Amino acid sequence: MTSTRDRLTEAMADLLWERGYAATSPHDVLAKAGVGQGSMYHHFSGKHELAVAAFRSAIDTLIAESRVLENENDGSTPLDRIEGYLQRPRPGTKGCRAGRMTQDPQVVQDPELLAEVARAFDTQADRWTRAVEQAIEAGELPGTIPAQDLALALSAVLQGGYVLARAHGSQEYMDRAVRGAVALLEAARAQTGTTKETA
Amino acid sequence: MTSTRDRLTEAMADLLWERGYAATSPHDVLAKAGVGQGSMYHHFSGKHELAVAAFRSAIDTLIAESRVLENENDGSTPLDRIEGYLQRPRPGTKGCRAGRMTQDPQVVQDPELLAEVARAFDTQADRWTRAVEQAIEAGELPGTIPAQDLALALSAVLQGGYVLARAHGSQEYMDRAVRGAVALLEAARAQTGTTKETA
DNA sequence: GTCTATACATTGATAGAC
DNA sequence: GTCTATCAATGTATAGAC
Repeated sequence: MTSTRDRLTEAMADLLWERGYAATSPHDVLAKAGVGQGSMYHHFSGKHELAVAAFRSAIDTLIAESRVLENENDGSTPLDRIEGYLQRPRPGTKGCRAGRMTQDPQVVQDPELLAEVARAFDTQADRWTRAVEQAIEAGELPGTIPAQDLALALSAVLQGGYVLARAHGSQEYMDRAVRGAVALLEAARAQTGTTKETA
Repeated sequence: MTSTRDRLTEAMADLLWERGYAATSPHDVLAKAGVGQGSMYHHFSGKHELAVAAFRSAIDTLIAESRVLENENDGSTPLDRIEGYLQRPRPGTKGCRAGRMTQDPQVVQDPELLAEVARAFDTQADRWTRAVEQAIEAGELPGTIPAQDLALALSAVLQGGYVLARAHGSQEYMDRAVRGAVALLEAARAQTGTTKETA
């Protein structure tokens, strides 16, 4: 049994992903949540406060997903984890819950919403960076590569993949971009001498 | 001396970049162009037609910039051109004129606007692909890399760089993502230089 | 706590004077 | 061709009944 408050935040979270912040009206949220006009203003001061609450919990979920990069004791090598995380299924044409928001002027000008977006990327970047450092230490990637920069580049491939997929209305573009990145990582891995058989 | 019509398209093009399509109202455009309420509806059927005209010419400009990838006879190697193009100055926090639009639901649902976005990416992808193919033929990159996929990955790094830069309100993130990609390309280049590939 | 009814500003477009 | 004045619809928020 979900409370009215929870139904409001869930509806808002869904619409934030689907349409973004500016394009989501209180009316839409109320209709989707199946509650009357005034209810939202009982639980929240307005659209903004509801959006912050909804977005915060959505980002929490998102952040949890990148924990895969940290599974250091499951027998996988760091580079395997990096490539595995890159290749996780991702809904390209829907876009990234976080990355999507960076193109909304109202979000970028809103310190609270922007902070949530930044939080998502910061956490992810830290995990990417650690995984890359470990791959370098393990000799899977050459030490000439700056770990933090490569981490951002890999993060950018995913974010850019969403953009390309949406531009063409096709998942294919996301998948190919990821494949290209993995192929380049493999080329760099081969160089270090710890070559892995890839059929 | 610029005509009223030109001032309208210029104002719309600027605002499309700054705020996107949905967030730009006719009123804003008219104010920026310095013309009265009705003038826009004399030259165009409405906001949509004006936006299409303005966006089309903006995309033409954008497409012209990636011609650098095609300068095959200026003494540069293909991989040099690729890295040079990656490292061109790009206004990260402003975002990409084309990529930005893919997060606007109204744009994605609009066949004419979406077609312009796709046109920009298609042209760019073709040029990236050709350059990568040439780099492989020249022995600068290993033949194990699928050219088209790497082309999309590099395109994605740039688009993702914009996203990261906007998420943090800092150009730095775009620059680092590009640096990471270049470092990885260099690692792959080193390999083909030292080892003979069985193409 | 939830609802209906309403207020008020903004959006996208039109009418019609000059 | 350009302008001012206006309109209907929508977006966001409030009032007040139950």
